[in-house]
Amino acid sequence: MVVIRLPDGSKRDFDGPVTGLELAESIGRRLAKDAVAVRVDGDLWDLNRPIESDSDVQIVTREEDDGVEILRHDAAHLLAEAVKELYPETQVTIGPAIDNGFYYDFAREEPFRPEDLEQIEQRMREIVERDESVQREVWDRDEAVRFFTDLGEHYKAEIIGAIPAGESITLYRQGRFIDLCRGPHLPSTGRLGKAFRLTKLAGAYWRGDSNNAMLQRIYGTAWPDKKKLDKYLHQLEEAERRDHRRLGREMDLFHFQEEAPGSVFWHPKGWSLFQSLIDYMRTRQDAAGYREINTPELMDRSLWVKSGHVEKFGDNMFVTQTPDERVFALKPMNCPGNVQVFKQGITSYRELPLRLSEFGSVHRYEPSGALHGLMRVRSFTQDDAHIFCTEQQITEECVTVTKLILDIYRDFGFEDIRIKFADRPEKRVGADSVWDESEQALMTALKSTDLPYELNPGEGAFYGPKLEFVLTDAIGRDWQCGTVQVDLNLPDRLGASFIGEDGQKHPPVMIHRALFGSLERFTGILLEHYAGRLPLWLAPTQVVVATITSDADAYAMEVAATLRHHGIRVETDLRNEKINYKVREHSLAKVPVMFVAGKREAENHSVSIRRLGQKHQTSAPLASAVADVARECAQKRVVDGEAA
RNA sequence: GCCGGAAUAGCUCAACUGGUAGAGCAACCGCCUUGUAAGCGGUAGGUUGGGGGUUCAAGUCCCUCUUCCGGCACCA
Repeated sequence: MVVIRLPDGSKRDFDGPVTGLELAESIGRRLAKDAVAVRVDGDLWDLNRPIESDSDVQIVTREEDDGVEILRHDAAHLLAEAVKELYPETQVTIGPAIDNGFYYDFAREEPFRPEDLEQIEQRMREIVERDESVQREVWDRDEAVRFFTDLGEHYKAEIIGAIPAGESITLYRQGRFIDLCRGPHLPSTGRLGKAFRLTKLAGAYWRGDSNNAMLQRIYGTAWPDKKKLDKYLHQLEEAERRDHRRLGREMDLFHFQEEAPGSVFWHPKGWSLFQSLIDYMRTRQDAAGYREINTPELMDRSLWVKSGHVEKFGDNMFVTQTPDERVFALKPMNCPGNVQVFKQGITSYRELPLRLSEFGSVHRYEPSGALHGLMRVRSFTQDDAHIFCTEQQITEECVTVTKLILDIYRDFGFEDIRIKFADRPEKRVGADSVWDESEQALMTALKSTDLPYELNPGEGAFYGPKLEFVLTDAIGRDWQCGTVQVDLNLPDRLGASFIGEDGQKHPPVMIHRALFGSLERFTGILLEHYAGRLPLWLAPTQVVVATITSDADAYAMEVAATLRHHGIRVETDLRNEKINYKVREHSLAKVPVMFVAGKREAENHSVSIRRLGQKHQTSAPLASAVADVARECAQKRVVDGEAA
């Protein structure tokens, strides 16, 4: 007899072994229909695998996270089966479930064409209709290797060959297709349903290593039902509408052109936004005890050799040779320049911590395939700063910076921030003992904030460990922006020192930190986060004063002058157009506030106020309307409901 | 950098198998003085990304370069 205990504590007795599907059927027809797997004593099992001893069992349905993942994994197998049927010469490799879907990597001489996806997807639907049973088989490792080698599936054989000898492995068979897999899988292909779609083709390196062969990856998305699939497809459209490259063009903020790949041409409105961010950050940093500097963009290559940048990132630096045959490098980072400022004169321990900030323009020769709008460029501006301090001051400085970062992100409406701790990478400078010290110091600081964090092993900078601040935008995407890095290497390499209490020279600790990271990128993130509807204080044009008839022109100019006098960025629209037309145009341009002035308003010295996104307008005396807008602009943070 | 795709008017997109480059919106010029998301009419706008080739003839076919798009790799 087999006793099954269910999550609610109830027990069910069976005469002999029972499968998850049978168990589900014994509970309810609906449950049996939605079941995709069972969790047996915590492990996920196939529905048709017999449970032979007393167990705690939970039915996993297609609606829950684990269930959806199984569906997606099944979709990947289905994709592989369809491809093998249509293109038998193709070798299969791996095909996991991923966020929102799945992919499968294939090795094939001839590339798949975009048109092929349609045919493959059609075949997948046919296999669903065939409702092939899916069988789990346990094989001996060596037999499996031989089996796949004989089939010509060399990648599969390689994967299995990497499994420790003697270990048994599981294969899944559906129709004529058989694949190595840990499982679990649905009992038959029909159970997957048809809420899936192949989405894109891509190249991908075998085992994620660019030294290996490039495989062909097919991506798809899969969901428990059509409704969820449609919702996802709709989300994709939404994301496309928010694309900062599109908004940049529509809002006339910036452009790119062939002569300057990866470098931005900022238009007046985009530059206004960019400068608003700098103004804001400058104000916050000044208040936090930073002193702003500026250092050269071109410096002799030898400095970069000394700092270690040439050795580690020389291939990614822009280098230029002058007529006098000196070689200069465009700075890829601000730190060496900042150290030069620190080195001027003799610094006493009494002057530490010394916080030097720089809105530094840096250039990095990014791989061509990495370029992406404002998000990944070859020249950008950092809100950089370097805090020179003693070892005793590390913790306090790191904690202060962390709080500043979180506080500033909140002003932009980012509440959901993750912190990652990245320790020493393989490619690094400095002795391990120095790394031990700096990692420990940064970790102490992190722990003293009591904030949750995760580890990101091996991802530190080449000169020190770092904290990475990851924010989540309005449509759930993650962006790494801020960083705090503890560096016990560079100051020493570049010959920086201060005089300690003991009258001796000591190398200072340098804390590198950036909050926005790249101003360009942060601008892009904000545009997408707000879908172009920037909060009032950041909007390039904050108010448009639009007239109804030309009778109100003089008054409208007076209104605009008053706004301008209050430091508000204002434009007038006196064109000979209907108010409907003007409202539509400025709404599409995402101007946050319109003051409409007609005869009535001119007579009683008021304005009709229309806020972007609101259906109805209000009316107010000019003085109070201006005061309200001025007050809101001065707040410099997102007010409720603005971050949509 | 690698794999695949794309590049036609400012934007979005047409132009069947090679045969006179076209539309909507935007722009500009008129008319209309207008009350909260598109009034009406007209005009102009192009070396079809660059270079080379095939052909009587190339936006269309071939080669090459550039850039962009989607991934992969990279991201100090």
